[in-house]
Amino acid sequence: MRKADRTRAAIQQAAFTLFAQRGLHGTTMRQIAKTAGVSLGNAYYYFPGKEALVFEFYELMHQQLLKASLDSVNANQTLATRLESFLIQYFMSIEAFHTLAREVLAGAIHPSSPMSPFSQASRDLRQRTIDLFHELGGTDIKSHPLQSRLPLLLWLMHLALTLYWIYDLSPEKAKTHQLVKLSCRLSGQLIKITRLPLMSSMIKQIRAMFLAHEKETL
Amino acid sequence: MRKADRTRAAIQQAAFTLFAQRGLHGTTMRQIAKTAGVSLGNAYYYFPGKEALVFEFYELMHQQLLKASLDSVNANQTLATRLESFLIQYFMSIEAFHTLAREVLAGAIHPSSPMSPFSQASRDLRQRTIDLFHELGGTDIKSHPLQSRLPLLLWLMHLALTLYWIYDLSPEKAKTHQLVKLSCRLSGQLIKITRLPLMSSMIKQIRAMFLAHEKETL
DNA sequence: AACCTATTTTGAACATGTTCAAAACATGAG
DNA sequence: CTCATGTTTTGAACATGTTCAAAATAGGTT
Repeated sequence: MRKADRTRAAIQQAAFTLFAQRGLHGTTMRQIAKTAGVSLGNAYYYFPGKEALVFEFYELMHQQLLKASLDSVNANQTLATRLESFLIQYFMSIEAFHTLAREVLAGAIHPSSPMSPFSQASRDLRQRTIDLFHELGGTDIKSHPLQSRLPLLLWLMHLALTLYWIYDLSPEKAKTHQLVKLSCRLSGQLIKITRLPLMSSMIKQIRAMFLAHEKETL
Repeated sequence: MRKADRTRAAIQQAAFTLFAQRGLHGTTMRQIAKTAGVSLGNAYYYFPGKEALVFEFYELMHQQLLKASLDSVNANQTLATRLESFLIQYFMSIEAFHTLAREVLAGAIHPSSPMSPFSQASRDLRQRTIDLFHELGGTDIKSHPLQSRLPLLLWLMHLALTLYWIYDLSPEKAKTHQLVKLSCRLSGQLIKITRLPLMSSMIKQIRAMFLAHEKETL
């Protein structure tokens, strides 16, 4: 039993190393098996396929990102600045993985991928991230008309910015960082302004959208 | 010279037929070649790879979508209803392709894909679609503080809805249709309300976001 | 120890996207 | 017509993800 664990770990480790060295596409299952000192078929005994390996890497990467980002958010500033410092840290952490993160995240967009932000497989990770935005919201969202839905909206914003990051070719991803800054300020204002009675009709509609989305589809 | 054209057309036709019959993944280059009555290598003489065939299919499909959708927008109602009838038609046209459209559009999200909505290869198609939203805007956007940027925003909304559609598993894609209806009304109201002086600070920030994005990156 | 069963490992085989050198073909010049 | 040159076509070969039946191994039972 211990042997099996060691074999599995060796394969996983080999995969992670090679992913970091040569990227996702650049790494073949044969390379992984050889590096792990194991036969090709054996890799498939422990992992259903290459994608499973990528998924585990994705989970690890994402957890690291969240942890690193969270560290930078203990000061009790405004919601906008909390958001901003979180996202800046988030994207800096991603940057550490260079092109690999781009490859992983790009693959994650595909609906059939278990890494898809909307997939069942990544549900835990997703929920934890959304919860994180809940904490980040602090007291600012407590009395807001959209209440419990705000974290999901903030999560969607973070998703949109990540999508922008994937495509961003500007040096140092300057555009993404600029956009992060502006988005955070804007969302801070939006959250304030949507409290006004003037906005109640729109709030009602946004709530209707959530209700439509949340409807069960058995 | 004529022969070459006919061969190319035969390969393309075979590909389109098979795509429709068995989907993208279900179709192999060997099947395409065999159906076209041509050798495997020959298909690669005319098309750089399978993706090129998919791209041509994507272009055709998208043009059909836009044409069909456009037909349904000649009545001079409000912006919201114009938007809605356009999008309803758009998604109904997509539905005609069943799972194939889902496969194509899902693949199109990938940054490395020439079909990516942000890629250079699909620039023409993208610009034409954005222009279409410009027309759709009609007089409602002429005097708006965001002016020429509104079509792009509407295009982004349509993109977001398409993304939602890809993941939507509700019967008849009911959720997407519900969301389309609500989104159109909401954006109509948003466009009205953003004219108020109260909103000028936020408009300024949105403009700043556009400027950051449009900055050249040589 | 001998044996049995379940787990682990292997290597060959397959399907498919892609490449390429050689063969077949077409076309215009002499 | 014959040849030379450029175009088109072919089929074999390759790389890689994946599957699978058989072999090897481990762990417990008698």
